[in-house]
Amino acid sequence: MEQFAAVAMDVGSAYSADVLYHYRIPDGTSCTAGDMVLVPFGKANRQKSGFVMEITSQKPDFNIKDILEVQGSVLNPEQLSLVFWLRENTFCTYYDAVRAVLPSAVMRNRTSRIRRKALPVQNQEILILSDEQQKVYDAVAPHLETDKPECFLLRGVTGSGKTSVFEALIARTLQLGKTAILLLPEIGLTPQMIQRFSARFGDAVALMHSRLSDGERRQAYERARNGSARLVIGTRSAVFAPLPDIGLIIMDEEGEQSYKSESAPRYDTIEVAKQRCRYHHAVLLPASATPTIESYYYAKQGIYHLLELRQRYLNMPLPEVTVADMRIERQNQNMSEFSWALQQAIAENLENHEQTILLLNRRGYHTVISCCVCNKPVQCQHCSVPMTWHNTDKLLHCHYCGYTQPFPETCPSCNGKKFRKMGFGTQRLEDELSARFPKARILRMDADTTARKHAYEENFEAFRKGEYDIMLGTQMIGKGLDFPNVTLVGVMSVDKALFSGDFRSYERTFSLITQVVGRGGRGGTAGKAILQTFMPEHYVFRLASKQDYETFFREEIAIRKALLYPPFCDICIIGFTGDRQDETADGAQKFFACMMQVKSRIAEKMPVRFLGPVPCIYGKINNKYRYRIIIKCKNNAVFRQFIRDSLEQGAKLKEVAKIHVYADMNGSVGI
DNA sequence: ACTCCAATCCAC
DNA sequence: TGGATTGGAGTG
Repeated sequence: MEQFAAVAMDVGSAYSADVLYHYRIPDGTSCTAGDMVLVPFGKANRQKSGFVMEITSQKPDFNIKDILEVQGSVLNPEQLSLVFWLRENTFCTYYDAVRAVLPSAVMRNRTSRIRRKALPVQNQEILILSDEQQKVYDAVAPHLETDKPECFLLRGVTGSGKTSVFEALIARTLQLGKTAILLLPEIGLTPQMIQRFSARFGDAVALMHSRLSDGERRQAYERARNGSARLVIGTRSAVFAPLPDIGLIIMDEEGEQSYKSESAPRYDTIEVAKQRCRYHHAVLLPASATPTIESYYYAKQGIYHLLELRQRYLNMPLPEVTVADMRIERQNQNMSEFSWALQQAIAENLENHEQTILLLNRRGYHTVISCCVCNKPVQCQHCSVPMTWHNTDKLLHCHYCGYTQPFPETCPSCNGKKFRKMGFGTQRLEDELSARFPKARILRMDADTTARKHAYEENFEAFRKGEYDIMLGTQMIGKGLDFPNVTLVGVMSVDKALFSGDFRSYERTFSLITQVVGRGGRGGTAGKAILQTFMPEHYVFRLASKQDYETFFREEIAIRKALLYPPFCDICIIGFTGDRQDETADGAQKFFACMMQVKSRIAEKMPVRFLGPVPCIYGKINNKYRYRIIIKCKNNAVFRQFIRDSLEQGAKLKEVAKIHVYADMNGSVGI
């Protein structure tokens, strides 16, 4: 019987062309789903590689070409099902999905030798769990042996020793002959955790993250596939590690933005992890001190099992948080960025030779430069974003596209010659600190000081060893190492973060404050924290200062319900980008009209609310104009089909062909 | 997205 | 009249 292969080909982002292409399998050739094949494609029959998604014996009713060559089996059955799942759920093309599942080196079909650094395996001096940790372990461990997928949400206060629970559960998983994945938001920030697991599990560990070279990536992939690595530790993309027989997937700091992919395929790591756990009947364990509102809601609904760690390691209390009302500081003629309380506390800490952490979530020196005549801020030439003055290289930087320029002589809009330098970034904080405390040894940690490879690890380690008195930095200082000698944490002001335009900005701010406050008081001394704000009555600050996640959840879930946000609906963004503003606006409008037509043809009632198309908050980034439609919806099969049909139909319009269109489910709604 | 192909434009 | 450019269609 004649057999045909349905092949996924690279068609860029042309949704209307993203179908499976059928080819005849020549007699005597063996070809199965998951094979990479060489085929003639297009009118010119150019030779291209594609991926066989299905084999069928039904002859398709068009002229059919033959497969030229079978280049080997590259996708296993689970990976094949993940490709279909990704395409349906993240509105990507088949090829985008294959790219996510396979490392680029495999797609190029290059073979490499596996060289492996031998890692020392620690003797198993038994890991001792606290009563509380043991309870969590006991709740999860039996499910590692059952055939039912389960999700346990672990809410553990900062410093409660989640890592020990992870270690014990992973050890048990491996003991049962299964494999495990440990996902982290950013690999460079957690060297201690990597070290600890590498020491414990030695050769069984493979690391997967974006800073690997092609060769390293290929090697880690191969080791996961062939069973020589049984524990994969890595960032977002490691959720696709081709391990057989997965028993456990852990997601540390669930809810971190880095878990959501912002380019095709636009997947949410926890959703992929759930899908893999369903396939393997495995246990999923998302963990955080401040779970996302959605996760905690599911746990309360009984969809996830809720587990908690309330005690800190050695019963150390959390730092006592005091709120410094910056409005009162201003009334009392303190115009600086430092409240009296914080100044005093820093001075005291320096005297006692104890360490201080200061959070300021803006890099650079001055964050806004505006014209004294027309008041317009100096914007990036390529983005509609104000530029930030950096004192380190005396240049204005765009934090979105990286463009730099010298300080302007005259205002681009009105030729004014005087500028106001406003805003307070990490570089300026560093300057002002050394002016106030000349003897203090200060470490600044932000994207500018940690660009170099291993810079995080080295700097954190130096601070830990006591080579600095004060560490200041952006949100990256909230994660990272344990610092036993930190007794003071100052949050400079994160007020602006509340108004990013994203409905998740409150929970993210709450989480950031919780993380950084949790950095304090881990050693022998109880710590304190000072939270500076101009709106102390705001519930985010009020409750973050009490470290009261439960009440925060109740306030937040009420708002989500009243204003209709997740988990009470889903939010799908249709994004448009183009080289010209008029074309982008017009294309978005035409697309929307097409969407309405597609919708009117759908028989089922869909609960949907549309907003837009409207320009994005930053209307231009990297010379691309940006528009979007925000859709509140229910993410089900009918809605997803509606989106896919719209993308397919819309792509055929000539006005839409000029621009780029994408759909993103439950991603960021900000900027 | 990419490539092909036909229609159109334009210098000579 | 041909060579270059542009718009539209098709990819099995």
